[in-house]
Amino acid sequence: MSTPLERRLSCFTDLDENDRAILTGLCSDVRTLSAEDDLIEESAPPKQVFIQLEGWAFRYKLLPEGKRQITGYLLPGDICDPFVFVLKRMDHGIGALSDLKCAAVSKDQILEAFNSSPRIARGLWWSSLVDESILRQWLTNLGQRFAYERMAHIFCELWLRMTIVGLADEDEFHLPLTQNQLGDTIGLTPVHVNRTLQRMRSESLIEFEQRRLKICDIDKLKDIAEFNSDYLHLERR
Amino acid sequence: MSTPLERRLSCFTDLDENDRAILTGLCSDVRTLSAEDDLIEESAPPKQVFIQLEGWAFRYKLLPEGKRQITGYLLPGDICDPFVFVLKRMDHGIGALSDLKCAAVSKDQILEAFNSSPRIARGLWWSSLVDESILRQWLTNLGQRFAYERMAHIFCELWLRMTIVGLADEDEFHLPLTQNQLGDTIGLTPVHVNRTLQRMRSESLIEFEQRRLKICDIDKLKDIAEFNSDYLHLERR
DNA sequence: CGGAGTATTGATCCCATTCAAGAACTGTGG
DNA sequence: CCACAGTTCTTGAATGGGATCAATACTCCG
Repeated sequence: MSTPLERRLSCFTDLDENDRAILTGLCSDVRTLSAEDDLIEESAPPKQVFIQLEGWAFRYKLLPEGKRQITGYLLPGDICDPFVFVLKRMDHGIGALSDLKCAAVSKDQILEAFNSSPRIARGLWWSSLVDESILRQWLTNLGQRFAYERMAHIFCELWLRMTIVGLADEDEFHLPLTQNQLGDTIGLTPVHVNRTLQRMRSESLIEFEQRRLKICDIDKLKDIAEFNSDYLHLERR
Repeated sequence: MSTPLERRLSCFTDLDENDRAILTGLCSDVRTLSAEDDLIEESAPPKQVFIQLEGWAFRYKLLPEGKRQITGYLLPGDICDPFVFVLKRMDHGIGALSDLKCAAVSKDQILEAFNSSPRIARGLWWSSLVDESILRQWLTNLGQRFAYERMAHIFCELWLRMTIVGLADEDEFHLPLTQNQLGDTIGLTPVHVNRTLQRMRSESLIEFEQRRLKICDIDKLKDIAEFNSDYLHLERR
């Protein structure tokens, strides 16, 4: 049985026993956080890197008048900015969406892992590049698509990412988001999120209750979203 | 007299003579492109990395129905995805906005530079992290702000980035964008871009003709945009 | 000079917001 | 176990930011 981190990196490269040992070593300092806790605050100096083990976290930027944009989700197996220690301060905050476990990894540990295996090194780069690619995709969704399409797209993405790390039960997965948070992700008010969800429900595309999302018609949802998974870079080179 | 690339990296770290020589070495294979040419197309395998020397390029994603989102601008001194060779295919295209000069850098050259100077290595990481940070900022602008504020923000950003590399003449700089391209950047139709520009002109915030933007009241523009340059990570560590 | 791209302007429409109020869930303490 | 408070969700009505449609200028360039 492999961990989400191993599963995720295996989407990109083959890992040997040594690599797996390195990854396990990175995940020795496990932290437990409750929903609402911050892993790191905006403007704080980055002290360590996190690897998500269980539960969800989210990246966010706050605006002066109390608005908030969620700029990314960290799912189990995600590596949170391997090289962030290069920066003086965080340009965004990262908070826990649900109770979660993550591994805190020091700069030196990252550098050591980076230097000890070329596959790990490339895996860390890959992880950063995928994060950036997801941002471009989200930007495109916000800039060019309607609410209905944007929502379809984020559901397709999260479903696929959860599937990859073995955390989706076929067409169903844990989605620990309120309608408010979903709105801050795709640039909608909670009211409109609610109406869009209802439209999807009425069209038998999804079911969403008790923090679980069931995708009833993935093909149709992908069509609506014009979802193409290339931007997640899951093919091995 | 320093190059835009040196100026830009100097925002982050001190470069010694050796570092400057390495950078000069990276820029030996200079390419000239005309406006409209693609540096690289979406889905193409990345063959090399580019360093912008003169002129502007832009990153874009195309949608099936002919819509387009511009996801970033490459100004002189910008390094275009130093580690992109890790990926199998590009998730977006990069095109020339104006006639431009860029240096084509091979994977091996990047790795050699990366290994030969820790400051260069950190500079490359920094460059990638800033690109990602800019994407988060753009996403936030698209998701949370009105047209007028979004436009003020992109103007503040581009003005500052041009200033850093020594290409702004005080409050004025070359901005080789059509209203259509500006619209594809901030998620507006050309018609609305036009109206928003006129509003800014009428309020004596800017002048914009002949592909030159003059910022008449930078403080007011920053206020409108709630512009805070932290996300560009210009402080040295 | 002609044609294509670019900028401008007006009229109308619509997607999403805002405002407001009520219902359904949480979780907590007595 | 219930009462109660605080989120979260839901629904309706009115409003508005920006899109769409359409027509007219302007600019650049071969």
